[in-house]
Amino acid sequence: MAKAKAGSKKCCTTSETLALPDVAWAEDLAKLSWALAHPARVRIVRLLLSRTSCVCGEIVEEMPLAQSTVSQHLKILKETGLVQGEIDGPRVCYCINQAALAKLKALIGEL
Amino acid sequence: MAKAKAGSKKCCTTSETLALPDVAWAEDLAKLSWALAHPARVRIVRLLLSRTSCVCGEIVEEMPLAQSTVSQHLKILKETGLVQGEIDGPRVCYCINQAALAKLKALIGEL
DNA sequence: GCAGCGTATCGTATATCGACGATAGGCATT
DNA sequence: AATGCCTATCGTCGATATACGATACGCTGC
Repeated sequence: MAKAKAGSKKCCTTSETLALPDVAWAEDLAKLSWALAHPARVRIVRLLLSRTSCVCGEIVEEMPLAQSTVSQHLKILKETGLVQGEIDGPRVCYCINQAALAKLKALIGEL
Repeated sequence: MAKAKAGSKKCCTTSETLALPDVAWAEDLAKLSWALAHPARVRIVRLLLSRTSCVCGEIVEEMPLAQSTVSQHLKILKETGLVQGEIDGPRVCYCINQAALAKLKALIGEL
């Protein structure tokens, strides 16, 4: 679509800034918001923030979820870039990606 | 679940603040985040912000979605409290709930 | 090499989302 | 009163999220 509405401004007159760039912008924010759209993931992020870094096992113990479920949430958080995990010997150490978190805050702040 | 961990602090030593209050807190943020977890809803919020208020019909015209779909997204946004709509004659005028938006920003800011 | 632990992935079942068309309800105007 | 426009709700369908157990993978230590 995206047709018409060139001169259909009858309600409030504000800036016209919501054309194409807005779409990509919205998808970016939606993706990051979606990462936090589940209580379990919010708690994981919070847990990681309160410890600067943490191994997967500790996260599982803090949550009333199966290990596989937690692992799946971690995968989602990794895909969105909010967290990153590096293999530390036999276990995996997760930590927050401050850059991604900052981006999320910035996008929210633009609202 | 939820056993041990009383003295299992071997990784990083930070505050121990993530007990019960954290659960409700996480659900709050998850709910608000979820409202923005879809590009269409982000765009709606952005659109409303750029106009201070707007009738439903204009939103539908801006989006490549059916009227019923937009109405459903608006319903979700209303349920989370991010937007509020008041009947204005034959149409409905939607506007952002600044308080809810501020709460979202505050919660994100606490991360 | 083999056993053991920690993590990721697979496969599956259920619940919910997201989209649409069709329809119902409300308010102005005729 | 009747018509017409605007919005909300209903019913449905496909796609996806969420949860779990079972299993495969990788590293450490015996």
